Amino acid sequence: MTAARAASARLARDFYARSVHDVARDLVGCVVRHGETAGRIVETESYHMDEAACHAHAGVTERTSTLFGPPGRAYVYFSYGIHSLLNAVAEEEGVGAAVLIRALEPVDGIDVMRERRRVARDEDLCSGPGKLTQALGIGLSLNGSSLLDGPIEVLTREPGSREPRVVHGERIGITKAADLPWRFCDADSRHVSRPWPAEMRRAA
DNA sequence: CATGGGATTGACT
DNA sequence: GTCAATCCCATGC
Repeated sequence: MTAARAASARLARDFYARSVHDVARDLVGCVVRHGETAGRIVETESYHMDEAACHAHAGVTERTSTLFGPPGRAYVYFSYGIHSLLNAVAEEEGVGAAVLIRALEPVDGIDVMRERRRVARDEDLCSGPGKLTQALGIGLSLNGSSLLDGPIEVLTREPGSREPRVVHGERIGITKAADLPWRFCDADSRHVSRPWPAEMRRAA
């Protein structure tokens, strides 16, 4: 992109080497870029090895080794035989924890996203964890790649852009530990996946 | 080696 | 509201 919008910089290792819940909350408003496509994060969920819904709960296996690796890497895994889900590994090496990126607001490469997703409305391009990986062209081959200097970039909130109003709610689509309030949403974005947290439904 | 579950989506009643 | 698609990986025999 030639547009000189990017005064923002990549998030560094220290950003990820913290409590996974803080990382999840602070990622809302940041930007994910892959190639010519990019989107602003409006929804995340945190997962920690200490609770049953996290893949790392089972311990270190070939599948989960990325989760226990150094912070700032991408954990990409395949779900329901159809979708790739993108996570950012957090906390210190040896702790299995990651933030699931659940929804984006399209910023760059919207035409490419429409082509990949075969839908017209902007709100349908990235409003779900499986949708956004398809829109950005992120697949399993990127599992374990670095977010600090790899093909997937995670950038700080653009200077001057509004501070997101973050609300939290219960996580979605899981059967274990579903009551933990570890879902973080930008309350003012219409690109959050449904169902919306109660606080947002009331405001709308 | 066989089996079953899953952090989803889209289509359908 | 319900349900199937479809495949990687963990588990168990």
